[in-house]
Amino acid sequence: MSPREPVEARPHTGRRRNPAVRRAVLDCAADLLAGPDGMAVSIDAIARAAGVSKHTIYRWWPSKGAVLLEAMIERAQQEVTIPDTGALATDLEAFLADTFRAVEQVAHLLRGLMAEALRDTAAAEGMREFIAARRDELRGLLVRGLARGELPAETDLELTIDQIYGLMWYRLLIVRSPLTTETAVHLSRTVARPGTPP
Amino acid sequence: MSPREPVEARPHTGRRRNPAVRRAVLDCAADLLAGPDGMAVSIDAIARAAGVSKHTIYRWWPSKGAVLLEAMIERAQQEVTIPDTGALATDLEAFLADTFRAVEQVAHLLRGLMAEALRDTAAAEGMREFIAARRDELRGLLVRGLARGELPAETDLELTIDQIYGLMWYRLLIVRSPLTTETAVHLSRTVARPGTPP
DNA sequence: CTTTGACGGAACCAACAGTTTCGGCAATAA
DNA sequence: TTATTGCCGAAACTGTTGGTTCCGTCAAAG
Repeated sequence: MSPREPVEARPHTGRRRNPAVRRAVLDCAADLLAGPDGMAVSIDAIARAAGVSKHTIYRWWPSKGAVLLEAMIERAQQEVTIPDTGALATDLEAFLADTFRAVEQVAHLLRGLMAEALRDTAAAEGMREFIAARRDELRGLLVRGLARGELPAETDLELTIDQIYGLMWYRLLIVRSPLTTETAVHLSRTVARPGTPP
Repeated sequence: MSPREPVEARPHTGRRRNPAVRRAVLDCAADLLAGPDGMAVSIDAIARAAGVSKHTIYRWWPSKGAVLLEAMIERAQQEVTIPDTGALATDLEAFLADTFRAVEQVAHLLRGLMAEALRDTAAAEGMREFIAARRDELRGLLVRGLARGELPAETDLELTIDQIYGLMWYRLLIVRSPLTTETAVHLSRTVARPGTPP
């Protein structure tokens, strides 16, 4: 996924990859997906929109899913801060508000990616990694709250995480209702109710 | 969707529809989707498995999504009782346990249907109807609890429903962890905590 | 027996994912 | 400058899919 720098003996000769091509492909993929007919975006369409040959796309990405995944990761991973204010309620609220805002901006991308992941095993695998990473962030936040006694000691963390991200994906994919800051506030209140201190 | 009986002036002449064809198509569609390669089930494959011509399938269903939707509805709608024991906790628990059990049995169908709905507007519309009906059932259950003061008066019902079905779909589509009776118990406890009586 | 209409078979189309071939051109090492 | 490496576009190609169309057959009813 990450374009690691290969440790080559030879310092690299020949023509270099054109960064503008990469940008054009990722941007056009995202734009097309956000368009009126965003459900069905073909590689041909992306290539045409980006002024790039299909050949070039397949030189750098193994599949359509990989293109969408990279476009999404690039846009989503940029700014979701992981707060640590010392209180679970405020941490969670900030984290969710931030996440929801980021997610709303790549909603089309996520829907297209999910459609791909439901058919292509490779795309599904890439998704799973991304999702696992997001779960880890949220779990860390909850664990701190749990340690401070801000959650009942017997809280099932995985279930809680499932509930939070479940609501997010459900609204994103199925009912398509918006994820607002109010949702974040409301959700963090229903989830993180004070428990019995240890 | 429902095969309504047309009010024809002429009492119907000619050869009748073979019910065995319908059964074979729906059953084979479900079976293929549950198979090892369930992500990609083509109309051709369904026709081949059912010993039926593609022509016949398209005579009775407008699209692949319609076939899957009908197969799913037929299997899912059969036995999810809506309990009314007088107490929200037990109602919810029974309803969710029942729902989860039914859903687990058509999990493959639901995933295939969702994949279709993310691409095809018509399939998405069919899904929305089905989902709205399920939401109505759950809402009725919660409203009764709310009226009895078993939920805080200020409870946001839609959010609560989103949380419940959100968890369900999230596990079904994304993390693919099982929906057990324990999940139902656990979930109904975290959602339906006693509120301030009116 | 005639009409209506369900059904199978097969050919057909357009769109798509993905691959391959070719020829040109840009960057680097010599 | 020149040879080499390798990026890039154009376009043809394969195989699969959803969906349509035509034809011939066969079953049910009047």
